[in-house]
Amino acid sequence: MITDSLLKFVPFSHDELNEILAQFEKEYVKKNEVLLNKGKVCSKLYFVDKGIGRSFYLKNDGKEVTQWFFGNGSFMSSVDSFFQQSPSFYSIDIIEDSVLYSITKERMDLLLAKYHHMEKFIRLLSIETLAKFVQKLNALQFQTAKERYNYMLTEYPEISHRVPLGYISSYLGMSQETLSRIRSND
Amino acid sequence: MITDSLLKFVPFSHDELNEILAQFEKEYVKKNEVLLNKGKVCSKLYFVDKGIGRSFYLKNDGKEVTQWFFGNGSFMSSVDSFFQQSPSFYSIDIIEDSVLYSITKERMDLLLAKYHHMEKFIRLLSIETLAKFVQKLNALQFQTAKERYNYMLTEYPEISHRVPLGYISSYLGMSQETLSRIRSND
DNA sequence: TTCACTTTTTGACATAGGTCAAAGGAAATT
DNA sequence: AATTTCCTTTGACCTATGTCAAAAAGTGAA
Repeated sequence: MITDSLLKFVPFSHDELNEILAQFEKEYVKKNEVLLNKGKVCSKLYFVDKGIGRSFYLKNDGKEVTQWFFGNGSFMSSVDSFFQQSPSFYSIDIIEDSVLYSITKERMDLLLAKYHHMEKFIRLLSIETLAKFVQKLNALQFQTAKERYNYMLTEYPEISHRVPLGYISSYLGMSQETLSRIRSND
Repeated sequence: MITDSLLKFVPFSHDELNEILAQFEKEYVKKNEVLLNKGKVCSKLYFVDKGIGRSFYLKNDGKEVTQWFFGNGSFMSSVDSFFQQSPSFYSIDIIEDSVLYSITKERMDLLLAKYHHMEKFIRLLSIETLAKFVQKLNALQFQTAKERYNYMLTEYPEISHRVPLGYISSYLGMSQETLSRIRSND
């Protein structure tokens, strides 16, 4: 599955693929496990083979706010922290028992330096991620709570039905009560 | 100046730099000129040598909403549209008479294919852009109107004082009246 | 200097969505 | 099955910010 995700963007050769895959480690992670704490430098990039993870952060008042969900087939990390090796603004945890593949920054750097193809892959991956962020930015900036929820339903139908309401409401920038009302109101 | 921006991320060789710079064209653009229309594919990546540009879009009710400002020394385009050659969600126009350097997608692709360094440069640029979007996303999702304005003042002091109020308020996701009140209230 | 046009400010009022608190439901643990 | 804990819904009330409209201030052309 990770192979498909790699080939989606760049036509890696067999040898390249083998070497790349060899750099990843399979990890079985239980629900609620924390993979990265806010303030730390993100040292690994994960691929979610099965399960769901999320990035989130704690507001001053102690409330958790979900920043992003990572479902099956997506690469997960605090992107800027990982690539810029800067302190992460977010924490990352696992919402469902999951199967992940992880690669360290060191190994990623070696691959990036060695393979032009890998550099291209990460470029395209970054741009795709960027495009998704832009979409969410739009949603938050211009849409009503209800519209944002509908956007969530169509963009992330899977996730919408597998995670607690509070995670989704904070992801969408609204209170849990508001989301609950929206859901019941039709 | 564009050279500095290139070298900021990657140690290009002299030869590389020369060839890269040769692919850019200098453009003098007047205030209010539109460089990209919503719905079109963005064909050029610009470097703002002097001046200010912005991306924006028109809401259903006809109101303009600024999505991003591009000041001196920044690369400007509808990133995802340019690299994915997809229809742009935004338009781009020029707010002050500006001096730009532009490169076409075709030429960029040639550079990307030829130079591993170029691929790396765009990767790092994308990630930096991503980090900025994440910041703005935070601001919009969690902060009050006033906090967002302060964030704007510290992050983009230059721009805050050179563009019309309405551009800034829509960029920050609030009405012009609200921003006006915030500004006068201290 | 005056006129026309644009941008910003101010006031009055409306409302989406927030907060707090309590009650129901579900799900996990014993 | 009973108990505890967590998650969701509902109600009452509140507030930040939006909308509409008019006045004021700024800008530029004639």
